[in-house]
Amino acid sequence: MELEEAKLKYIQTWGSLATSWGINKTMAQVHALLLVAAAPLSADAIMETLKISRGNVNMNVRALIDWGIVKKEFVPGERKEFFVADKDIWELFKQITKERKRREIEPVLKVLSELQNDVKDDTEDAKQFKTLMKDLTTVTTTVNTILEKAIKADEHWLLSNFTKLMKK
Amino acid sequence: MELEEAKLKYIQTWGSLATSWGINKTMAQVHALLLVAAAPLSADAIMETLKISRGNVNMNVRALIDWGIVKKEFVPGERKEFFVADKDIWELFKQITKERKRREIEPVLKVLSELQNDVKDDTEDAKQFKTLMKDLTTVTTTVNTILEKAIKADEHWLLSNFTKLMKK
DNA sequence: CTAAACTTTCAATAAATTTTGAAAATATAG
DNA sequence: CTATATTTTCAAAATTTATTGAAAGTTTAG
Repeated sequence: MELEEAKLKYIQTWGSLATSWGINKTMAQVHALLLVAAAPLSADAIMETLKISRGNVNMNVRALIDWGIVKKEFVPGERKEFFVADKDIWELFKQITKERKRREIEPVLKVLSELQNDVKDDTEDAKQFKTLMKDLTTVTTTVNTILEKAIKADEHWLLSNFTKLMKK
Repeated sequence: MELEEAKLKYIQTWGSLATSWGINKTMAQVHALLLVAAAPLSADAIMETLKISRGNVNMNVRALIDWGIVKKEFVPGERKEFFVADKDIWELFKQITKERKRREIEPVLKVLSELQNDVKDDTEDAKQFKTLMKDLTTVTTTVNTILEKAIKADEHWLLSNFTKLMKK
């Protein structure tokens, strides 16, 4: 297979994975493109390769910059802005995880805890409800704590520790 | 807070979490409703509580049954079908994980591995591409293996083991 | 069997999300 | 400052995804 063909296939695949995990497809594709690019790319280059509009490129590149996984790069003699992706996949994983944890898991934990405390009924049904909330909190907290640990680790914690764990 | 109010709030919260993880909101809400229901519910009861159509109830309940987290229950003297959710949150986590792993992660791993093998170029750029594919494979495989282990465990593996791990 | 109760299907419709593209804003060269 | 290049914004259009509801299918009681 040609390298360029392989790159495009990778960009497509990554885009569909993103879609099924509730991440914008174009955003994932722009990121994938920057990852496999040999050099920093301009907005025009991204537009052309992915066949998307200038506005779309701008919005998604900015989102990626907000997520901290893409950076602007200055190219001497050029007026345009160029973009590069952090090539460290671990960093990508960390950033995405961090963001999702903060925006999605933590608010849910807050609501679950409120619900557990606020229901004052003492019926059998209420007890069952509280038990369910407690169970959901346990699972969610566990996941949240694991992710937190993963994010804070300086080195490839997830890989090394889970490898150890799996050998048990 | 009233118990019924709390139940509705939980159903809403769970629905929005589902949405941002690429899971159908109504499906998550139907499941949440069945989880907090004191008794098995008929399609009519679900329609009424969630204010959704009969067709929508039918489709989502069947999807939940396919996922193995909801079951039909026969109620003596009733002609209608009633539904109950498996109250074990661990079971829910296992089933969802299993399904997503099979449908989403495994196909991606296959493509990544193909791309790594099929590119025959020997340029610097090709080498970098292969390295990227290898890195992505490593992270994805690790996640996949962890999930596999979690699914296969008979008991609350994830909770107990990760708790241990975190105390290190 | 027949009729009523209930479930399933799926084309049409609605809702949510994404994308476009042109106008406005901003930046830089001369 | 002025002209030009470049980026940003955002309302409208397109696309994708979810929902409805009525007709067709199925089951069961009598």
